[in-house]
Amino acid sequence: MIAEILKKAIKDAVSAMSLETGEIHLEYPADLAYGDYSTNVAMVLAKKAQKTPKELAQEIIRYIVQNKPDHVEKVEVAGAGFINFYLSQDFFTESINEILKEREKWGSNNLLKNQKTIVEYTDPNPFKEFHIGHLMSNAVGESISRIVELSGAEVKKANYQGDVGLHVAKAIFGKQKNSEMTWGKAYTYGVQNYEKNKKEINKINKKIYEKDDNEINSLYEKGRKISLEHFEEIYRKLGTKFDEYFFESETGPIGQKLVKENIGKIFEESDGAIIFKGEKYGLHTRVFINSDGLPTYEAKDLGLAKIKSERFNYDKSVVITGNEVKEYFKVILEAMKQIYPTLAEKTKHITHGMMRLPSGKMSSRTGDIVTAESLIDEVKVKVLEKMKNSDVKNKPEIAEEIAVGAVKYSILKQSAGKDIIFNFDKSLSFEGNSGPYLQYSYTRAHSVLEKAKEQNIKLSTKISRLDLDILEKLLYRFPEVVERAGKEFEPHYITTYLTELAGAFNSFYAKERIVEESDSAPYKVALTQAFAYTIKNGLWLLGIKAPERM
RNA sequence: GCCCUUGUAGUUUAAUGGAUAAAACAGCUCCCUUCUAAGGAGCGGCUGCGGGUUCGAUUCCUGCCAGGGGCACCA
Repeated sequence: MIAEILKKAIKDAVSAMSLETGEIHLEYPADLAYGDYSTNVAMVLAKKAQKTPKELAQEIIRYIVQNKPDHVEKVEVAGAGFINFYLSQDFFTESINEILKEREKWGSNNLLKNQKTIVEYTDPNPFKEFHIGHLMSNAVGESISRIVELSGAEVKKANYQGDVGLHVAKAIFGKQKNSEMTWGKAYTYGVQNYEKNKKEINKINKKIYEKDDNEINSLYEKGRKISLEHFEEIYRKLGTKFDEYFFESETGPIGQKLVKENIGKIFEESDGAIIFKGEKYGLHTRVFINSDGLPTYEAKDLGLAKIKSERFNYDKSVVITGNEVKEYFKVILEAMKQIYPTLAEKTKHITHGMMRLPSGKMSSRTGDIVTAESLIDEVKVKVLEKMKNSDVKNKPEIAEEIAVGAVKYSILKQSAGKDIIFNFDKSLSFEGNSGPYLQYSYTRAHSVLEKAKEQNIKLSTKISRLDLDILEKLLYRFPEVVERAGKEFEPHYITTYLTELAGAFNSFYAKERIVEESDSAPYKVALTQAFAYTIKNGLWLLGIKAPERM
């Protein structure tokens, strides 16, 4: 990659002047007028070299220019002592050729070649609603797994679902009282009446584990099946295909066994419960087996780590959850470190912010929740309204792709970890910095390419336009952006980049006629094709479909 | 109380310790007999407050202020 060539050139120059430096820092200048890359080495080393940054920069430049690194048109010193690199036209032309050759592989890298990664995300609970919080986990997780996949790793997408536990007992309690209620409503009822009926609900909880009550067993099986089928329908809409499913009903017994085997060593008894004293490690105490002898979420998570590694011998296990469980997870990891040090070492917890409503926190306790489906459906209605004059054939299908794209983009456009105050009118947009904006740019490119094909214009980069556009200068950066997003587990670098790129394409489209009878038409069509591959692959990384018409 | 985390145009958000802090939305003005106007072109900032480190701080450290999350048998 070009960045490596530049780094090496800089490093050679610096060491030729017998100066020591660590990793060379290269960045994209905020303004393309300052070149394609910029480095601050001269400013960093000025003091050591006992020169002013500008003098040092000049000397470094002199050395670099003498050695003529590939693809560099000119090197300049600017500002306080920045060294700016301007790449040559042939570099950009070659990049276009490379994109046309790579096609759907364009953007990939080998950072994780031969590595196995399991990514766990979404994690809804049967018997409860699939709400917009799960949507957030799904959007982030789906994107991260695809980024990891394009980095060369073998990826397993995993979903961990809580099919046992107190929440199930609460839902079954509600259903027993009123069989007409939906499972979501039954759960809310159970939560609201838990304090008054603690004994009864705890008894149901125990019976679910022991499976010795026919009425409860049948209610349980029915509810579990309905929930899971319903979830599958949502995954289909969202474009997620899981490879592995894990359930608390299977992680529970294993986790329980693990904890029991380590009482006295890692865990201890306290008030009838089995706990892990996190205070020794600057954390807090958590209960792993409650005083009824049942495994809590904590014990189940330990069991989960074990099952995961048995089913898929991973090099890295990524777990994506809301940041509300951040402190909790630290305790789990500490306990895991003592039982399975290598597994703990391989586990990476990524947290995303919470989806909250303008009225405050979403709560299935009060029934104050927005389900993922109702949200998507509502957005879909708006999209269909906008499409009423469109002649697209499969409207409902395309409308759904656009609706999901709008929702996912609104989640992925900001750096992970920040909360989203979800306001229907404000949070979702079809214009500007939005999913549909990217999708629309793609359909435009696609139309152009169709027309070029009809008029038999062959792609070529032989005769390029004289003035390079921002578009060429942005396209080649795609793999570098993907690499960074992968290293930092930050899909939003991709959204930011794609939106900037789509803006460049839309400006190009507005001011140039692409399909025309001219010497530069084959080049402009090639450029359009390169853009189409980039935006399509980029949208794929975000888990957003790229319709050809909308 | 302790531990995490966030604070940037009116709003939603960008900015890998760097150059004049960047977009979008909302608002105002233009641009469709052209490859889809979900588009393009044009007009605005004491980065919550105070210290510190640095040649340089939105970014790192620290003290306040304000939000959010977590802290024993829920998940």
